[in-house]
Amino acid sequence: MTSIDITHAVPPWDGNVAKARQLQSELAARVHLEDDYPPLRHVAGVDVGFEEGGAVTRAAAVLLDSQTLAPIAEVVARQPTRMPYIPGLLSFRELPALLQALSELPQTPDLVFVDGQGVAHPRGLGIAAHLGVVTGLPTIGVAKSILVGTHEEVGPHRGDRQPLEYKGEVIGCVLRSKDGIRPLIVSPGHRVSMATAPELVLAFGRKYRLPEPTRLADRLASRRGTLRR
DNA sequence: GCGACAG
DNA sequence: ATCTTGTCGC
Repeated sequence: MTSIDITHAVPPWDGNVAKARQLQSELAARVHLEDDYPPLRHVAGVDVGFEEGGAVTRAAAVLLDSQTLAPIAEVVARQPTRMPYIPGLLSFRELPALLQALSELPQTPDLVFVDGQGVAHPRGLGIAAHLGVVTGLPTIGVAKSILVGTHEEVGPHRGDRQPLEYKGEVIGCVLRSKDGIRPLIVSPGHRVSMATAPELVLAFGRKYRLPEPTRLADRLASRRGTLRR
């Protein structure tokens, strides 16, 4: 894929939380929330896992054919873990490894599904939005739980949803991707609209809670593929 | 000041 | 996220 300047995408961690938050606010102003993605030929799923008790960050990127949802390529990138997990600053910890994995894919994806929040974040820059802004790629955030925001009870069937609100604004949606299963927290990351994000999640999944791109990347990042044990 | 808090 | 077996339910 097109090479990315990993050095400047995320500054080295210096322990300054206030400074990191300031940068997030600046980058959030560059998020584009209108549908502006190309015909979807190849989509990717990315996720991060850890090894060596957390000392090593392991990022996975899976490229899929958007028609068959079959994996076309898989990449795993390892980097020394740079900082601890701090709620709200997840991207500073996981993005560097994620960008490396993404850059090693044989093709640039037309859309990237990221494990985590898109704009459903205190400052509007969850990891999916951050990834979108620094790469320019269309992204969607698919999280398993809420970081911020509240919502009404969601219906029991696949496709049922409720808006996720924060400080009087709709920042995403709580979507039931499978009957009777805990809903997903979906929010656009970049170049995808609030209305389209959940539609794409439903379009790229069916029999599992997570959409296929995210599910495959999840398995690979957690090294829990069919092999292991 | 007291909780909450993506992965 | 990760440490971890069997077990309850669709």
